Amino acid sequence: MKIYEELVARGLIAQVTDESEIRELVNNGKARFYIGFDPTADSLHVGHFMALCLMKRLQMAGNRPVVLLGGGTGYIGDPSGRSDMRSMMSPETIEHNCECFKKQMEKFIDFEGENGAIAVNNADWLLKLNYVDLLREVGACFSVNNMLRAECYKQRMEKGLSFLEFNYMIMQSYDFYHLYKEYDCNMQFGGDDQWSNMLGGTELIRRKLGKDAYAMTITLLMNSEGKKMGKTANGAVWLDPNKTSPFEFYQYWRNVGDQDVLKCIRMLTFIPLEEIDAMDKWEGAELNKAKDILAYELTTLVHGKEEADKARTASQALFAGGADDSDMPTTTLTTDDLTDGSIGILDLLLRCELLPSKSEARRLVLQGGVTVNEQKVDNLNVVYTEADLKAGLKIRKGKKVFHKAVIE
RNA sequence: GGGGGAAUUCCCGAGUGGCCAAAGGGGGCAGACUGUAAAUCUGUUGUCAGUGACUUCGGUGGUUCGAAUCCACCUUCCCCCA
Repeated sequence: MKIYEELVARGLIAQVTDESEIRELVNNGKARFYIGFDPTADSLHVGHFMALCLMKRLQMAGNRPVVLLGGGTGYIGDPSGRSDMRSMMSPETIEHNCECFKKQMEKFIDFEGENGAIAVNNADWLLKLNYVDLLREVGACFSVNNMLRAECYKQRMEKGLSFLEFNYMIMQSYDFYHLYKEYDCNMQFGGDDQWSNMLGGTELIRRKLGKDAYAMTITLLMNSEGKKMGKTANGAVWLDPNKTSPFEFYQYWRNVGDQDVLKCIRMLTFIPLEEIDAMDKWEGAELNKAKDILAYELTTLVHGKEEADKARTASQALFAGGADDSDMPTTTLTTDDLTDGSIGILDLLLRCELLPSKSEARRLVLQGGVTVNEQKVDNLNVVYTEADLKAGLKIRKGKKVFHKAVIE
C-alpha cells in the first residue's frame, strides 16, 4: 500500500485540491510540502502532533517536509474557528514560543540527511513587508467578497472581526507564494480549519505565477460527540511533560470513549493497518485493551518508551490493584508544613495541589471523595502526623486522581 | 461623523432599590451503577477562621439607611444610517 492510500485508509485526509496530482507526487516521494505552526503557546499540543505525524509519514515515504514557524503570522493571530479575538502576543513571547516549538519538533522530525526537513520562519519575510507594496503586489489578487464568504470568517461575521485578523489569510497565502518561489514548495498541508487559508495561497500562486500548487487538509480529531479531542477542562493536552505529565497524557488516552478508540489508533499511531483491523472486532470490556494500546503507543511516541512504561505501570498499579506505586505523582512536604507536628486533611489536599481552595477541599471530603491509604476520609478534623507522612500517604481524589505525600 | 443597544459568576443567560453569593441551562467536581467507557440518577459548584463574616455583576466617582439594579463620566463590543 502506498502512502497516499494509507493516509486515506487511516481516515486522515479531509480535503484535497487535486487528488490524482497529489497522490502521484506523494506516492513517488517527489513532493516538497510545508505545514505551518503558529507559536500560540510555549508547547505543542495534540493537534500539532497529528500534523507532525503526517510529516513523518510523508518523510518516511521519501518526501521532503518544510516546517514553517509562524514567527510572523503570530503577530496577527488566526481567526479560523475562533469565536473571539486572540489576545495579542508580545514579540518576546512569540520568539520564546518559536524556540520551544523547535525543540519539541526535533524529537519527531528528522532535520538531517537527504530529505531532512527544512525549517523556516515567516518572520524572516513577513515582518519586513511594506504595506503599500504588499497591497499592490498581492492585495489586488484578493476579492474581499470571496474572503468574506470563507468558512474561517463566517463565525466571526456575527461577533465582529478586526481588520488585523482579516489579513491573516493574506499573510498565510503570501507564505505559500513565498515558499513556492524560494523553496520549490508546491504543497501545503494543515488542519481542516486551515482549508480556506490554504486555498488563498493556491489562488495567489495561480494568479501571480500562473502555476498550480496543491493543498491537502487532515481531518480534525473529533470524538463521537463532535468535540475536538486533545482538550481537557484545564486546557489542551500538551506534549511538554512539564505541562502535561506523561502519566496524565497516558490517562487522557486511556479514558477515551469506546466509539473513539479505534479511530484514534488509526489516526494517531503507526501501528500497521492489518493489526488495527483485527482490533475492530473487539467490543465491550475488551476495548479496554485497545485503550491501553492507544495510550501506551502515544505516550511512547511523545515521551519515549521509558516514560510510557512508567505511566503504564503506575496506572495498572492504581486501577488494577497492584502494589507498585513508585511512579505516582508525589508531593514532598517539609516540617514547615506541619502545625504542632501534624497536618490536617484539608491543608494536605491543598498542599498537594489536588484542589484550588479550602472550600472545595471541604466539600470533597464531605461528599466522600477522598481516600487516604485505602480508607475513606469522612471527617474534616482528621490529621496526619510526621510519622504518617514518613511512611507515605496514598491520597486518592475521586476515582482517578492519585497522589502520594511524603516528608523529607 | 450621527443614532440605538449591550457588558452579570468557568460559559450562555435571568435579574430594573432590600426577600441577591444572584434563577435556569451548559460545563466542572463528587456519590451510586460500571469496564479507568458511555448513558442514567443524586448531590455540589465565590472565598474564609462555615449557624457567621468577607469579596463579586466592565471601570471610576456619586445618590441612598441600603446599589448588579438609579445618576455622571470613562472603556470595550454589537446594530442601523453615512
